[in-house]
Amino acid sequence: MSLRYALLGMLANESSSGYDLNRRFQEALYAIWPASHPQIYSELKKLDADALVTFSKEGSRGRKVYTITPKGLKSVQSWLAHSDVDHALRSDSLLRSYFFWIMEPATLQKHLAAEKAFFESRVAQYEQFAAAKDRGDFGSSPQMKSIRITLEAGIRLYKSLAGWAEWASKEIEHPTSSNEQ
Amino acid sequence: MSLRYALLGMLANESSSGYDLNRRFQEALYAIWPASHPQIYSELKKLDADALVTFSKEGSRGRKVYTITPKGLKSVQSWLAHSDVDHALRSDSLLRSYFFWIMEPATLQKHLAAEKAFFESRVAQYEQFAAAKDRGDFGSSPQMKSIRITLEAGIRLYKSLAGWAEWASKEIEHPTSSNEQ
DNA sequence: ACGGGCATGTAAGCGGTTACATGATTCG
DNA sequence: CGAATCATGTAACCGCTTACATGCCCGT
Repeated sequence: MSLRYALLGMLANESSSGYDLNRRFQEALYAIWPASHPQIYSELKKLDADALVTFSKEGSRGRKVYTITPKGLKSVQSWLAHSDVDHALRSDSLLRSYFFWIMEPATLQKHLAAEKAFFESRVAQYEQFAAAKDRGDFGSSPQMKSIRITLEAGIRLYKSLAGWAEWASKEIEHPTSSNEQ
Repeated sequence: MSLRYALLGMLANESSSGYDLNRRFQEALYAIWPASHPQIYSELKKLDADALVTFSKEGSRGRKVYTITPKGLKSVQSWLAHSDVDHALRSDSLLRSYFFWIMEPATLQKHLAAEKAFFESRVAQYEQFAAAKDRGDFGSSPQMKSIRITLEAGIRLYKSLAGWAEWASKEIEHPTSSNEQ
């Protein structure tokens, strides 16, 4: 259900084509809400059927430009204001950690080092973007401020996971468990 | 695909019935990998068809006890050691934050307060469990140590999100953006 | 002229949820 | 005996992915 609102939200910012929405999705939202292009196109079809968006077939190569309708805007606002947040998580990284006891120590250490490196690279990537934003490279529209807030979540999240991977690595090497020995 | 390995991992620890697997899943893994009982039962069927588990219909009320096979054990180990970690994330919380600019300030502040409270309650819940573990309430098997590590990830993750929600709330009230005014 | 990116789709299939269904057993 | 819980499933449906398909336009 969330993809529908993600698309409406992007269209609330500016009208655009399915192709552009997809491109922007891959750049901006894929990290927190993955979606493939067939899904985006078919969801746009449904949004049109529900009169939450309209489109005008105008541009070159059959390009369709979608625009949000007043009903569509109300729909996103209502989602944001009234619907319950889904706090479900689905993390392959954490799931695997539950089964660390099955892994050989050497393999596990390699695994944790790779995880740490991955999380740190995400942090670096987001921090770079955040710094550019804070310098004012992208203006200071309300939209940009929201993006900055989302970015901050990513930075904090991946920083904490990088720290966790490092902690786990040490914890496994020399356990500090109170009931040890 | 991950559910399959989650089940195999649990069965590597101890043989149990679909019912028990489901119950333990809801308690322990639901927070990081949600699964409903029909999914678990049908996955067990497939695992049996693939000879990764066997079952003996023995217990009361048609209870089936599943046991992992050597092939099954190899399968989990191979998953843990050789398959790429899927770092995809799908967070309703973060997705919404991308669209904060659409929300009315008062609603948004309420939203962030509720989010912070939720994240903090998760932290408290996990910390309580972690403390009990560190006291040695559950022994110190390798399995238990893995759980402790997973738990640590949850604590750090939700702590960072709670901090983020607080930061965002303040950031919105009095922006500190460098290119302000 | 043609190769590559633009732009939009369809189809098959899988993973996952929700609702429904059923019988067995234990407990008060 | 009846209610609750144990225990296992089926069916319908939806979200989502992967692979396939098609035509258009731009640059070289």
